[in-house]
Amino acid sequence: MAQFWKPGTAKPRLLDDEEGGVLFYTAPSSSSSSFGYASLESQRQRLPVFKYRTSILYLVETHSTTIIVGETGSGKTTQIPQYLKEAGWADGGRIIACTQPRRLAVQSVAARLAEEMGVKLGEEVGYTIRFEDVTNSELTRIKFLTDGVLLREMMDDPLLSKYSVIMVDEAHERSLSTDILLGLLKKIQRRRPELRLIIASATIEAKSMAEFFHNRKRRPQLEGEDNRLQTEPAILSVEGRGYNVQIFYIEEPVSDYLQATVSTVMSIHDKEPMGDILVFLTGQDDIDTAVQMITEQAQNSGSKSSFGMIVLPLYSGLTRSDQDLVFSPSPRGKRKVVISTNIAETSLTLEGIVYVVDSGFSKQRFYNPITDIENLVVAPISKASARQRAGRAGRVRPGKCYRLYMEDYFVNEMSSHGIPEMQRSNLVSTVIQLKALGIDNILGFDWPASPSAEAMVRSLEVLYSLGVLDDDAKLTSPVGFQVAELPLDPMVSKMIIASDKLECSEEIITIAAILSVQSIWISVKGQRELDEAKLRFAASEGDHVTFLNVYRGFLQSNKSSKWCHKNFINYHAMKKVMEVREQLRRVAQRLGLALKSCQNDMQVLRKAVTAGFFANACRLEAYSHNGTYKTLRGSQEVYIHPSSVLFRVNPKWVIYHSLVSTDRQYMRNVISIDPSWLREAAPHFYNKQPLNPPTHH
DNA sequence: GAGCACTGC
Repeated sequence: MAQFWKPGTAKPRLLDDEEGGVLFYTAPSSSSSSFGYASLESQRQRLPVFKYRTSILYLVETHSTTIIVGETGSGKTTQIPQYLKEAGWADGGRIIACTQPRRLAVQSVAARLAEEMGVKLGEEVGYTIRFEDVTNSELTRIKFLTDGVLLREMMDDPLLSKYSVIMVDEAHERSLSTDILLGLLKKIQRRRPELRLIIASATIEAKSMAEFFHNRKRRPQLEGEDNRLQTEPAILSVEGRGYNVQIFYIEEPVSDYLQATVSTVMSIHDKEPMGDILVFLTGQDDIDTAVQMITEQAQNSGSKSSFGMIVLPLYSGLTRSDQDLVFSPSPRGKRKVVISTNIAETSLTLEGIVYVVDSGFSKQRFYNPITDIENLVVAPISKASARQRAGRAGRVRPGKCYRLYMEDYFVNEMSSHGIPEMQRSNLVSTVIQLKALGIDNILGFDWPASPSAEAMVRSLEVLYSLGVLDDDAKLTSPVGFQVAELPLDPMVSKMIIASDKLECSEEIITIAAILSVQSIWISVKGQRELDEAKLRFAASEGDHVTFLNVYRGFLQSNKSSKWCHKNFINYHAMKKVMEVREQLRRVAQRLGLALKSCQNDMQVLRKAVTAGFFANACRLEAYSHNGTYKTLRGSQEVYIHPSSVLFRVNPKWVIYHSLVSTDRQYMRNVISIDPSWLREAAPHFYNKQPLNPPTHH
């Protein structure tokens, strides 16, 4: 067991939380040494987290779980793993893990720490993300990884036995995989009392997290066990190093927040000193409009400002080179204005922002378990998000944040935290992951935030209909276990497994890989060219076969980026497709699937799609002249999306890959089928429903 | 003839 406690040193002071239940600790008044020169060591000591070093090590030593609340810039992510290692937690071949929600964060923080420690990345300090394992099983002592990768590791090592401490960073984001991980780690703790958890979060949601980890059901004490170990979580708060940000609220509610955004930006530009502006809007449409409006106003009305403006959009759908524009320093004498989605709230950090304009809205996903449909809706953000957005203005010097809502609204009506993703999502992937880890009682699982019973039951139904779960809700063999092994949505995994018998796995794996990337098409403003380009690959069977044609063309071009450009295809997306495809082939081989090609037999391929997606089957309404379809399952009214190659073709029977909801429900990525395949693929699902073709006059 | 917040395995 690691020991850091030295007799004669001051013990951290304990403070009882007045509300009871949770203990807070304060750092001993720091005997701050003089920082004369900026050696690496003194730079480390200047980080806010440094004065808590002793407290952190004490808490980790004596508590199963330590919750650390710290703003960005406190240095917790790079420093705490080092403190732990210095205190001996990586001795005896053990590993200190630190998880992040995003790949980029894993890579950059690991690289920074390796540099700071003067070691080669991939040796003492390493990282693992999908497609990239930069660790050494002999040498790596501190390992950064995405929480998704750690979940996958549990399938081989359910108790995560090689780790001595696991630090879950950015826990306040409450992403799906973070919440699953937290639930599982709590379970592991009961089997492995020596495991230490650190939950790092930027907001003060710490209490509910502490409540979650407070294990009141004490096991009987084992002989020789460290009885100083407290199962009650400790909370430690570490201040950040951001600058002060002055907040301004609007005095009257705005009716047109796009217009309000534009005039706020213009007024900042006219009245405030140099410094870049970051604007948060909800989506591509609003952002493109706002960029245009601001650019026009700056030119026409003639800005009073003595310097110019450069206005740039930022959202994930942009090409790499358009995104890079945002990161290049503003041209001399120009103010940069970045109009962004939520991507700038967590995923990307812009330097040099002094002013933030916050619309108060973002697009959020919601799931309706009754209809089994996920919707993207513009919704008000939480206080936590509003604070995070404001904080983006205080990274280089004191800044200002203009909120396009009233103070009273912020104080009294805004919810303090957003709804965790767990409660806004379809749960099929979550449930199958837990099943694969041997957790049978899904409905009784102890979550940081429980999803609704309806959502759980619906996911069990879907998995049952896919043949992944049996009557006792246990994973079937081999299909259930195979589906769980594949890192994909279970319906896509089922499609791949069905392709084995149909002897078209090579093609189906290609299609699965393409469906798993955002879009292989380049989005262009005037879309006529894109539509024409699509026609070169269009297949009468539908979008899935069209994708296959694109892939074959890409291979024939020798994976040329020029070819992609000429055909309005996103080269980076195609490279990702190749990576995913290779990973899927490896897993499929391990599962014993034969990788066979059906060449040009598109019928077996459509049957394989049906085997995974039969629940998404739709029939064209009889007498329909406007392309109205009804889903077979829920009789929902749906339409083929105009981006589909089957738009206006309107085959009688189709299967869709996903729905997007606007004023109508649109089916994206559609393939035509023969209704007799449905009963073949899922007799239990369709045996009671009439599958007569629609009657046309 | 319409539109895709953002991650992740």
